[in-house]
Amino acid sequence: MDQKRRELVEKIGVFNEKIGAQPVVARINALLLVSEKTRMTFNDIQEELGVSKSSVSNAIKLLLTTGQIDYITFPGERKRYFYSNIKQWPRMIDRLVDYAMLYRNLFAEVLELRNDHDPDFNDSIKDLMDFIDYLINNLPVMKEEFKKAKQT
Amino acid sequence: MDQKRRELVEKIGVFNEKIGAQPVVARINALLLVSEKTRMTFNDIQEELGVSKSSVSNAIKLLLTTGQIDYITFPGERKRYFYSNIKQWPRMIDRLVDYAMLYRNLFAEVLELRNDHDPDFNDSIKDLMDFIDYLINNLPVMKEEFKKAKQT
DNA sequence: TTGTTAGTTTACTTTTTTCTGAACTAAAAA
DNA sequence: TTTTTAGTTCAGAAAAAAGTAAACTAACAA
Repeated sequence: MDQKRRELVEKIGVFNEKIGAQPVVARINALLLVSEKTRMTFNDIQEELGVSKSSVSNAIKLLLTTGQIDYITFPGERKRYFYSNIKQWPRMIDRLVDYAMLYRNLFAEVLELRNDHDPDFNDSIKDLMDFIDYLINNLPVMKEEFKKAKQT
Repeated sequence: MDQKRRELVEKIGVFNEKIGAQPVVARINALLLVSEKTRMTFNDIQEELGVSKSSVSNAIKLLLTTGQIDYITFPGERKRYFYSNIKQWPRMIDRLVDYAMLYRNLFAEVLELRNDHDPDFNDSIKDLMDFIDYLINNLPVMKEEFKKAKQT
């Protein structure tokens, strides 16, 4: 892989780390987006990143179970060919929304326990909850609108 | 603080940790949401969480610089009284949007380096970028709509 | 001027995370 | 049957993150 691609893998890798990914997971994810190969084998990945087999093995297991990557095999070959699941990005957005819901529900628990010494504070928590509700309810509408806008 | 509040602080603390916060930062943030006190001093926080002064000092510094908490002082007192900045949640959402923009721009860089061996893959990256653009452009509109819906 | 308060900084210790080589396994190939 | 391939698992090493006590500082109080 050329220098520019390597640098971008590193850049996206660091970004992924910042949002909570483990280092090797972060870089494999980036690699499968940036690489000129449409699919990469276990060995390709290991050589490109220069890390141990066990690191690659564990990172791939995690990326598969979280649905971020997938693989195909070819008849008569045991090797797996991995690729980024970026095509499934709408699902990742759905998962983000699920997270927002968890957040919202924690705020609901906070409100239940809070006293009324600071009504403004409580009101702004309610506002935030309502805004999250609003976003979640409108997501399907937005998706539709986006599709329409796309077609024109 | 009572048992229920302590448990909720722990629960929100763990959630905050999962989304990348350091343990003490995660818990102070939670504590300032849940506590029956509207404001807490350095010492209140330290005693409630049972951690060292330096941990509290460093965590507070971080929470202040990221705008997640703030404080007031009273005349003739050196002590600072800290409180959660949850009232500023719209700003936190703006910051999330800035993050989405960074993400979008990384995908733009990916597209520049990618070859055309897998047009579907490239198209779905473009779709994702367009969707992020769409969301960012519509956020002000959504905020307005939300306000209106609120008033009725 | 000395003491006290409210933290901050420093120099470590402890804990957790990440990474590795080497042994191991299961499937297919020779 | 033995060997090779494509990983997985394990046990420990190395690195990074988190936490601590104690020394320090700056402001105000006595």
